[in-house]
Amino acid sequence: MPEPLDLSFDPIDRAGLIWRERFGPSEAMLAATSIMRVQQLLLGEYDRICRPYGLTFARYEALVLLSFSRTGALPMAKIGERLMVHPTSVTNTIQRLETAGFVVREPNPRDGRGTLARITDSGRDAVKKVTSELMDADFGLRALDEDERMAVFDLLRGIRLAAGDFRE
Amino acid sequence: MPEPLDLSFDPIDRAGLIWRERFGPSEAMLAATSIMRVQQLLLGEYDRICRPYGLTFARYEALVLLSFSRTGALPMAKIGERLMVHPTSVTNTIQRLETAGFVVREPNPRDGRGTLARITDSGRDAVKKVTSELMDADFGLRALDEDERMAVFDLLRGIRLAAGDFRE
DNA sequence: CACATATCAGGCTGACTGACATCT
DNA sequence: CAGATGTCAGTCTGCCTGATATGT
Repeated sequence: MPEPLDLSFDPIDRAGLIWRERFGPSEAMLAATSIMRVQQLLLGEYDRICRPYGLTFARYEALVLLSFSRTGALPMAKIGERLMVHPTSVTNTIQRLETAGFVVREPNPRDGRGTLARITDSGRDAVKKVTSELMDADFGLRALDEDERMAVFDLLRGIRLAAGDFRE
Repeated sequence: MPEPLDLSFDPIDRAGLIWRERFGPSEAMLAATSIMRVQQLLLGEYDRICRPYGLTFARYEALVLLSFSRTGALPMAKIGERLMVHPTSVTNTIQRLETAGFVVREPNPRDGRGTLARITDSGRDAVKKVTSELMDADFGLRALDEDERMAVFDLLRGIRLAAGDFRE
């Protein structure tokens, strides 16, 4: 499946081009810069879609997590764990969502130390609209067909497994 | 090549898990969250490698660009163009590299408005060491073999083409 | 003149460290 | 008591807007 490397084009690769002049094509470097660049492109598109609704993609992710939880509320620590972000980042994210009226904070009745973030109706509404737009945009992956998308997932899965993703 | 979706594991996917419970597996969503997550993992590793040398990955990229230019110096605008970052971000990056002694700024003799960033010996030394470590780390892609790395590159190339990458 | 180049001031973002009060 | 939980203060990062001085 991987064709021999085509050197006839000139990838502006965050310095990748230069790399190849110097070291010749390194498959690891090529793949790595591609991943970095595509993430940049995707995040840009996601943020562009979120912006009119007063969200960033990071905040949208938190909101999705809450909207799909059974009770609509989760402890701060759980949110950080699921989204794999630092506890203080959760505090920050939820605070901004609260300011925007998408979330309310309440004490955790089951743990006196804890705080629950609860999604509001307004928050559910925003999630619904942004989600719809993201799906319409095919998550920015219109350039790939179904098999190619699954191939990306399967290939990257190896990296994530090695890093300890997918555990529980 | 893409196997039927294996649902036996539980990917903690920045809310991706929840998505799948709700909407079933969406290939676009799976591929997209994989890309976002792997980028996060890679950048973390790159920054970890850069840190002992007083660099971030973003600054390292700028340094690589300079180190591989013919004269060791480039106009600010050119750097921004190559690295695809905002002009003010270039100013900021170069300023910090200058503070660290990896770069010096000088007026552009060919354009009175312009500034050249020139890499220093100390900068070249840092690039050399970090590059060596990145290559030793296989750019964080040890989990993939050569063919798989090229497959990633080829697959993502379609997305980048659609976004206008690879144009000169 | 319009335009390009680079900087600065200042805002926003997400991530982090360290300290802390609170509770289990 | 040790450990978990969340917040706060403060730093750093990169990205951005708008204004500005300087030059083509």
